[in-house]
Amino acid sequence: MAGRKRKLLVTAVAPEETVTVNENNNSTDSNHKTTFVNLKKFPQCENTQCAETERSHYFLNSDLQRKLGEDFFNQPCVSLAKEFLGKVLVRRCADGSELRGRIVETEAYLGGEDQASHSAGGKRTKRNMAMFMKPGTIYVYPIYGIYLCMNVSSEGEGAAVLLRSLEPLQGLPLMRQMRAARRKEGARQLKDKELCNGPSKLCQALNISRCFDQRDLASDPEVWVERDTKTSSVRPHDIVSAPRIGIDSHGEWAKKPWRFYLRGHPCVSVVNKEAEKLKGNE
DNA sequence: GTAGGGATGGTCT
DNA sequence: GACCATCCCTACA
Repeated sequence: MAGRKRKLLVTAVAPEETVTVNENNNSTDSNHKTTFVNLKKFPQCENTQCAETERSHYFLNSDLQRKLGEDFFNQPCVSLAKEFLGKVLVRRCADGSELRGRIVETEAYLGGEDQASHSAGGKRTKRNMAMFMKPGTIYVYPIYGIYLCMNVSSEGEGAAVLLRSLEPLQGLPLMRQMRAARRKEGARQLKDKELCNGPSKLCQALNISRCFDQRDLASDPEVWVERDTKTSSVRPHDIVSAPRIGIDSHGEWAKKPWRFYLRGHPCVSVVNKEAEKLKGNE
């Protein structure tokens, strides 16, 4: 079965075009309009029709689009970080086009006692004010001088969820263009799964700039989150809990298993095989 | 595919 | 002045 291909009709992105999808792995064809969902590991995508076709209907039928309101964001940080998995982040561009990506990896930063959080000890600065604003407030901050990360505040003083990785669903050519703008001229072309597999990469691909800081994800016309009603909900077994990335200097707090990702998903930035073997993650 | 190292400049102390 | 919730490129297996 490896390598077998089938034709799919993509009605929402390009109504007249067909795309070829390798149903066994995440490889792509040359026109960049393919899905890279690993259909074996994500059976919810392998319905009577393919995931891409399903999504096409999903995009066209407004009844099936479920924009998440403030109630969704008003839950404890760890809970929200898990609930984000499988939801769809949408970015509407100035020209009306929409970019979509399914959230596949998050991290919870609890604020207050969490020494790895920007709001540790209740510390408020000009930069992290969004973490203390109402649940659903976007916190965009620059890191390493040249990159950005996007968080969403949750219930709890100074608590927020970092969005780490997306599975690109719609608008891949534009995402690729946005990502290429930051890379060397002549650099190899990025695979689909590499477009949003990191916190700064997703900001680049979706053109999330610092002007989105302190904006409300529940009411903003340019960025929001949708419930994906066309795929089955994420089961607890699908979620891997692992230590957070890049906070080694924070001792015990670095070991807290507050990074969450979808098991086996090709778009996860860092797979933690040890964590996947642990009780509760197996 | 994976590991290692360099680039980079905003933020905080 | 040090730190940093990252990324990219290169070398190597």
